[in-house]
Amino acid sequence: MANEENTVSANTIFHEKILETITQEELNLEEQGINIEALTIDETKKAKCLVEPEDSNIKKVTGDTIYQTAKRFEDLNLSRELLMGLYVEMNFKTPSKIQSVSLPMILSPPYKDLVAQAHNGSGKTACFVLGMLSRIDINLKAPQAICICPTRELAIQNLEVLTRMGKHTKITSISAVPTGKTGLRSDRAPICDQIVVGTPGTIKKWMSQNRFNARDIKMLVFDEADHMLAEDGFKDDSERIMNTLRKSSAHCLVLLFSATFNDTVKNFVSKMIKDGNQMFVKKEELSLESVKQFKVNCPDEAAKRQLIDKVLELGDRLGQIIIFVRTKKSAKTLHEALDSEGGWKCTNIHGDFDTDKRDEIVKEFKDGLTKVLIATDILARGFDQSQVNLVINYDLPTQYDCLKHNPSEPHYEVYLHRCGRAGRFGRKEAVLNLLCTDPATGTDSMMLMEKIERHFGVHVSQIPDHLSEEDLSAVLKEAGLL
DNA sequence: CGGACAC
Repeated sequence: MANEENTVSANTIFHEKILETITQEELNLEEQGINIEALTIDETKKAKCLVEPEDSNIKKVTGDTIYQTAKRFEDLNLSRELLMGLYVEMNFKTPSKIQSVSLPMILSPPYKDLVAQAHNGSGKTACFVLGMLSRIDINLKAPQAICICPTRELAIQNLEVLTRMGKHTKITSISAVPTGKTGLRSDRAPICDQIVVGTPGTIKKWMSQNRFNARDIKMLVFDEADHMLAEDGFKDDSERIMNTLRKSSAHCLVLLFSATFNDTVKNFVSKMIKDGNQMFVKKEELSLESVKQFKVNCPDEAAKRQLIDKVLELGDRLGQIIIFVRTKKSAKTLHEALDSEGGWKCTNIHGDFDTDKRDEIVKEFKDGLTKVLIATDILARGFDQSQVNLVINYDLPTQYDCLKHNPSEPHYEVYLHRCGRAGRFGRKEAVLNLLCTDPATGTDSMMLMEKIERHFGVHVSQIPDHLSEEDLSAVLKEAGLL
């Protein structure tokens, strides 16, 4: 046990050394808005989570593998077709921080499991997409890599990235997401596509139907891995899939990616990934300092809606907006309230819509046909639309533990992920938190806000008057949005 | 609560 943990730590330390050798100039990431310093190993967390207290000799352990970081994509021994995809289709120039460090670990032997944490919008998707694409045996017409995502929307988005990046290769891929076409029992044909990107339910179904041979899978990727392995997330499904694949495939790598790993999940992960590479972001560096956040007190729900109307009145110069709500019901009612009066095209999305409708709403928003999208946490994670520069938390995200809603405890990870929907790749962004103390709901959002501020160590400035247009435009100007 | 399927 102790030895296994030593191995993990050794690898961790090695990466830290590698991190030290990279300079911001070398990677030229400043223009991409990426903070090099922020991606480092958290010593305190490591000691707490990965190393037993009595293991004082961890730092002397030398690992067996040194990975070179990739300053250019050419350093990665990628095929010409993949480089074309990166440069021509994706318009990539140099690897981002997470890419330069994690890609060599994914692409060069000895292949090891990987846990990688990096900020929202810092290029995680490209890491595992490139990882999957580059490990495919083109002559084997069968699934060889699987990527599991928490939502249908994210799976589709990831598959789109994969398709673009792999455009010049002959690699085939397929999405494993619910289609809505129920009862079509006939469709049990074997899956011959080489990469599968999907959601847990459908992938589980395909496996139980033996639609593909698990023996050929050599890479299993979990996007938003902390949620996929969380008790109140998809833990059971994920574990079942992982165990099945590891049992039938001798060398199935497991890759975990997310912007967040709370202590509970991190602990679980380090038990699960015994001999793997790990990269974590310092807790204090995973901050929201770069995100302009504001809070405004509203006496009631009607006042919240009025405020949103005011924001929308500020006009063309705002980009697209996502408004997060806690329940499906409030997504619907808020949409109805805004739609009737607002001049901007506004839609709402949640998991009760049928799949075609969901696809349509996402497409309209990504095409810029709709300005405002009201969403549940279905879009809290991963959703990538660069035109979004304002996130409004109509409700603050709250914890749900022991199968019970806990309205007094904020959900910090979800808050961070929601914020990450705006300001993609370092663009200007603002987050507007609508607070109201409504005794009827039993949720004191002001208290939730305070806890969030304390947790992330940030001060969220208060907008004095929720109905003052001057106040609103002032803060949006401050955030660089107007 | 929210997310995913099953049936």
